Amino acid sequence: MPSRLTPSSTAAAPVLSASPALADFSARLIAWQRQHGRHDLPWQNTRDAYRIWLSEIMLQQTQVSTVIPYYARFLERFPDVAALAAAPLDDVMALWAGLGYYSRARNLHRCAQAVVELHGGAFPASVEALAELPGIGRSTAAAIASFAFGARATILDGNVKRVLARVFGVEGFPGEKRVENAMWTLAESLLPSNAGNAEVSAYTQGLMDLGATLCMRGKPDCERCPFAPDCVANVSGRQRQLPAARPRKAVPTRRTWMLVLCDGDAVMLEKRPPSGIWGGLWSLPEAADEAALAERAREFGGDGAVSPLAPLTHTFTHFKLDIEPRLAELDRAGGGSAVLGDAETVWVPLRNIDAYGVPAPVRKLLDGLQGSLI
DNA sequence: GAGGCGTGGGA
DNA sequence: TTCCCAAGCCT
Repeated sequence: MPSRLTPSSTAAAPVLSASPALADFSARLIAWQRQHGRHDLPWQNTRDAYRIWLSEIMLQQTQVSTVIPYYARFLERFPDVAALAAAPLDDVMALWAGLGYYSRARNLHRCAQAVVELHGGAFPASVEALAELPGIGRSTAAAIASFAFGARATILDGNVKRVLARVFGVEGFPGEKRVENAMWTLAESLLPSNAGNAEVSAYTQGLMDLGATLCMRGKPDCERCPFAPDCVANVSGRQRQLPAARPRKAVPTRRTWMLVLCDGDAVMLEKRPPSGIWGGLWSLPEAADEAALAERAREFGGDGAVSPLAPLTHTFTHFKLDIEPRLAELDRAGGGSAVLGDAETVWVPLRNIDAYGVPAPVRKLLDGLQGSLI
């Protein structure tokens, strides 16, 4: 239990400005978690590695309240890893639609198949083996290993980074490699020694609970925190400065034209490439400008008329997207539904959009269409 | 190893 | 409105 940690690099500025003597960090955290932590989340109170894994993947960069309904739908549809592995990827994408970061869904499916084919349908118990699986990194592997198998391994997610930065006064932006490495080392050093399964689970859950329910970014509830007397941020009044904020950068704006090609109450969707934004989802055909979109409409069998719909904007983490939707009708007299090019397309009645994995803003657009147009 | 990758909600 | 980013991983 280092009461004083220093960064490995001698040239770099010190990561820690101070360090409280917290030899009993884990004991205090476990005691706090048992009395004040969360115990009734849908993925708690189980040792089923499948359920724990599913929740951890969904919770990556995603808040608890957002995950809960998705988690319930997934479990109902795919009660075990074999069911998920056997399902078509398209079905997985459809259930994931709206949750974001769609590479998680593709990796989820690949991971289920790897567990079935490489591990006989049972998740491996070690952090190292877990981290070999698609979509499972160092932190998620530790979460699964500790919750499902009682492994003594530390997580390092946004909650933990915030807690460590404040309690131990870790300087620097945690997204920076040097800072993150120091936090991994610190987190490892804080693990409870000689802990049983229950203690390990309570410790890991306690890290998350403390960050999520007390040590929040905006208004940390320091008065209820078990580490308040020793917390560098609390003692020095620097809760707002720790952890250091991400360096600012301007987000670019992109513009795209989307084709709403209708045949009665059905609309044409096009499958997006497996990687990149909205990878693997079904979306509206796009073009870089108005003329190019009109050309695509003709290729798909449109009757030549293209009318504007209300534009919308969608903000991603790293850019803003202005969407210009254009409505066109299929030319039935002209032989219609010919689809040129090699893109995979499908005609879907608006009421059946749910069966396809559609990006959130496109889904919103089509929902509005169903109410106003037909 | 720096940047790509969604969405919704809070301040 | 605008900014920030939440139970991170992959390339």
